[in-house]
Amino acid sequence: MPAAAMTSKRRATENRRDPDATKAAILDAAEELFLARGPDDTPMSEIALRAGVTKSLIHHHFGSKQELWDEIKRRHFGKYYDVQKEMLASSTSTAELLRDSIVMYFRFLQQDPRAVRHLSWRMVEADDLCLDQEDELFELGIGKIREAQEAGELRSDIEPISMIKAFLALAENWFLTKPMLCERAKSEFDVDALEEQYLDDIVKLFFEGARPRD
Amino acid sequence: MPAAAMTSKRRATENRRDPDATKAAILDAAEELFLARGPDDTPMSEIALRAGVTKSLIHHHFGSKQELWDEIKRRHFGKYYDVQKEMLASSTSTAELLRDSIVMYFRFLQQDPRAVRHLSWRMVEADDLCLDQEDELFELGIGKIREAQEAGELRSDIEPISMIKAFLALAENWFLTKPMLCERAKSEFDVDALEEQYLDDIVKLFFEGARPRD
DNA sequence: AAGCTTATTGACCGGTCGGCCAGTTTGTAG
DNA sequence: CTACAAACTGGCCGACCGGTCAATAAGCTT
Repeated sequence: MPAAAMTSKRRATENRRDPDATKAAILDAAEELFLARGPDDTPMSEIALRAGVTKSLIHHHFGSKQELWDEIKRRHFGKYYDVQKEMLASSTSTAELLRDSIVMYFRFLQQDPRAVRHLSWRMVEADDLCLDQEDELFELGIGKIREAQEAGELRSDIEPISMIKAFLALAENWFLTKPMLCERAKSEFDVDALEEQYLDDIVKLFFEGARPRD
Repeated sequence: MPAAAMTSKRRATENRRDPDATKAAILDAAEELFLARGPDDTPMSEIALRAGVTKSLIHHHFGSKQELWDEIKRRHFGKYYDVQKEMLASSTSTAELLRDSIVMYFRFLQQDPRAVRHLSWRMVEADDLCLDQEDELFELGIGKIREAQEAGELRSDIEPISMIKAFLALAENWFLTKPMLCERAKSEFDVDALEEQYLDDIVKLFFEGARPRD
């Protein structure tokens, strides 16, 4: 009767058969395990156990292990994509937008460790799923920055794509290396405080640079 | 008779037994395979084959698979550590030093894809090996930046640690995501040119910021 | 040359894991 | 009610993989 046995099991009160709920339960269980320990180190049997389902059923719904993993990645990126696209499309284009984007992306990664793990695995696997959708977001962002450049709110001698890459790097890398930082901390210093300090600092850095003005 | 069979096999002309050379050959073979496909997806048998050695011999020299992987990481970081420490210790502390460091680190990752893969795996594994040595390098860097701040060459309202984290992020993230960028490029644009552009841009960004001066 | 140490090998084992299949249950359409 | 499709199960298998072990070969010491 571990507490974990309660979570994300399918079919609590509904009809005895609900393929969609079952598939979702499998995806949830697999995602958690895959992200934590990696696909290679996660047996199908364990996914089945956590989802309250048989191994065979997973193969029935998703085919192979690889297909399951791909589906997880697609599902995750889908959610991220919708939010991001809406945000980019509905906003005006100023330097403030870019500042807000940095902070928002930082907060997003901060409150969703799963997204960070997705990033990690994406890098080691050089994953090319969902590349088209990501391209679309990039193009949107580039457009916004270009407008801000033409309005004189951002320097024009820096490529928009570099700005995007840079701000993604500043946010992502913090959380990608955060587990090691925590390992290092061992109650010697406050990681959360350092995190807020870092966010403040990179915003300053990004817009005003490391050199003193005037 | 694949070409790969020629590389890094031990004992070319020397004495028939040379444990050190053998161990090095094993480490080389294992490093290449581990970095490319990940430890979990690399069978010991394949390492043995590539090193021109028996599986048993690997266990004889290194114990378990995990110990072999740890040894690879230690060896890699050792090389990196020596270079980096010397560079940090032998230089004066100005803003130019920081600029040079960014460019140097960027070039280092540029010419050593293995180092980038090490970074990738380090992140997914939240690897805490060599943490002490890394701390030492951080402390050295922080000291240098502090001197530059006191000399008025760098802003004092940004934590030195944030500057280091930021510049590492800007360089590392480019190469961590480069494989996906190449996938995306498909001869539609020149990745190398973009890379140089990006380096130029982040140096500008880091020191002068994204906002126009005056 | 004898004897000890260590590098090196090949054969083998226990266990695990992904996937398959034959069969059972359940919902649903005619 | 029947029949069919699809959800679901338990059992099984073959492949693979990490690690062990006993035996051999080579170098080193005395």
